[in-house]
Amino acid sequence: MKLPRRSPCPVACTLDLIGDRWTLLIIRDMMFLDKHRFEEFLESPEGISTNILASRLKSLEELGLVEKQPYSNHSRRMNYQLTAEGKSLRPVIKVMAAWGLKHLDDTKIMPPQAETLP
Amino acid sequence: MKLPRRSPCPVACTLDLIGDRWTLLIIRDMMFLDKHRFEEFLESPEGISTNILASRLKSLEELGLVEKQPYSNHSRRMNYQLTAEGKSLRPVIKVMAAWGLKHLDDTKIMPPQAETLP
DNA sequence: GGGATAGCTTGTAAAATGCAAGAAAGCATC
DNA sequence: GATGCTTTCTTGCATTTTACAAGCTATCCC
Repeated sequence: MKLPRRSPCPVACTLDLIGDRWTLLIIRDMMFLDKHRFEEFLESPEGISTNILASRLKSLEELGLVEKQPYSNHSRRMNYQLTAEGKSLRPVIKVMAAWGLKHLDDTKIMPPQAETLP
Repeated sequence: MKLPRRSPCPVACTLDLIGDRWTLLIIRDMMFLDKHRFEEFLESPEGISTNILASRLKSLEELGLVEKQPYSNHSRRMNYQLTAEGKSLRPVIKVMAAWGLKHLDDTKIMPPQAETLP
């Protein structure tokens, strides 16, 4: 996908890719919470809706930050993985997490979800 | 201003503040391009519109990231400055700039605007 | 005083988002 | 092999946000 570019500024161009409230959360889920399926992303506490999730996954794929493969042969179940390009966003997410932890009240790193207890 | 919080995740909360295509560009202008007035922000090549700029400046002030003062006494001219809190976003912008420079074609750091040549 | 300038505000159309429902393909079970 | 369940989307629609253009008001400068 070719986005019309607002300027040559690397900050502006990066924001054109990840400058919204959802995209980095999906990447966070893949990178730090080991989530790789549509349903798993839906379960995150922020509550992304299905149409937004589908459209973001599609964009991320088109941008080459994520790739999807069927879970097994002929399965509808998809496995979303970060590409090397996607993984390179790790420092961006980390610095945002660090900023939030330091400057926003009552934020905390969330551990990977345990199974719901009975 | 009290935002309803989507989750305690510091990444999500940070995105609630700066997760859009414009807010960080205004901060970039103040932080790296030494811009401090409404009109100066409008001149940036990304072309923010006046209503978005006004609403973002207001939010940033309410969040305590920016403060404005009249240029001189009884002047309508305003001077927008980053607070310490606002300045603390420097590493966030720097890491995004670094990522963009490395991974996006044809991006470059823009030098502070020279006066338009005659 | 009168025009230019700076900082907004308003109006309106277009786009993005949130929410709910449902479709389709694979799979399991009966 | 029909039935229902799971997973990944898609669609429709109301609400919100954005873009673009125009206008308003207070100061500045002569």
